[in-house]
Amino acid sequence: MPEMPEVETVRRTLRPLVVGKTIDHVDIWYDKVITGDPETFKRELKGKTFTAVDRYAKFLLFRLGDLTVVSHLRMEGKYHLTTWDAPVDKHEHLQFAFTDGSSLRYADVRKFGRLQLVETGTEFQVTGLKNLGVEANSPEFSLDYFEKGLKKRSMNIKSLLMSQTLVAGLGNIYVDEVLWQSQINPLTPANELTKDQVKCLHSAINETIEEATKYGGTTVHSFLNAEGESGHYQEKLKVYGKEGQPCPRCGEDFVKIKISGRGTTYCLHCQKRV
DNA sequence: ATAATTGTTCGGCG
DNA sequence: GCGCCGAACAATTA
Repeated sequence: MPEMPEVETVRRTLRPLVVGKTIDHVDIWYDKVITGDPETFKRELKGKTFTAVDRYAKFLLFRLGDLTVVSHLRMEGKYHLTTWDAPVDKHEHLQFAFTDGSSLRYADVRKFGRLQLVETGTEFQVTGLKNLGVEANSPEFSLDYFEKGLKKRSMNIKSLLMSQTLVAGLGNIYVDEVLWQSQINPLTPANELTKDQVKCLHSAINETIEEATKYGGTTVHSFLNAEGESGHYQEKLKVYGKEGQPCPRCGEDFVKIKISGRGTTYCLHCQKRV
């Protein structure tokens, strides 16, 4: 699923495809893909030019001068460039039709992703961005910030990292990876982690996000960047999707359990509660 | 055919 | 009002 390294990969591949292009009109084939009024979305964006593509955590921020389109891919959202008149696939829900005849399309098999139009500068007031923690692998994500935040929470560490409220950007894949790397049991209450564990987890988070971004993200189900290419970090995964296979550290078979309704793979031997 | 999957939002409980 | 949990969303795959 697109987590921060995947969304950053999308941002990088998307930028050269859209910056400088002017919208002739917007077509929306599935109204619910827009948070807010679809007609307003179409009307306001007509004639606007893409000036930049930014990102915060897993949110893409398309800049069009005074306007910003906040886009979240959720599980399966994808962007690709085509032409206005290309046949519309049943999973394509929207297109920005450019004045040069090309078109940026949004496709989403699960229909969970959303786009929202806001005034530039107000994007951090929208639901989702408003209550986000600091970004993983950013200067704000200091060891001190992380340590203090963890102390205040009794939630298990897996669910807390998934919640985005303390540190934003990780999803199910990278949470399982960083907990394995730092040998932490996913059910450990956040405030019971030792100082050493916190330090180890902090480094694991930053290193994993950085490395996965370098590899163009992880393609396990269907992730593709805006150029239609897969990521390569799946070759580096140690735990995610490996239930029943031996742990590379101790050789014991990985187990899979559910935590807050989410599949969680870990090693019973290496990731014991302390 | 039924369950599992999965990121985020929302409603409800203490 | 906050922390926390579970259901809901949608469509496909096992």
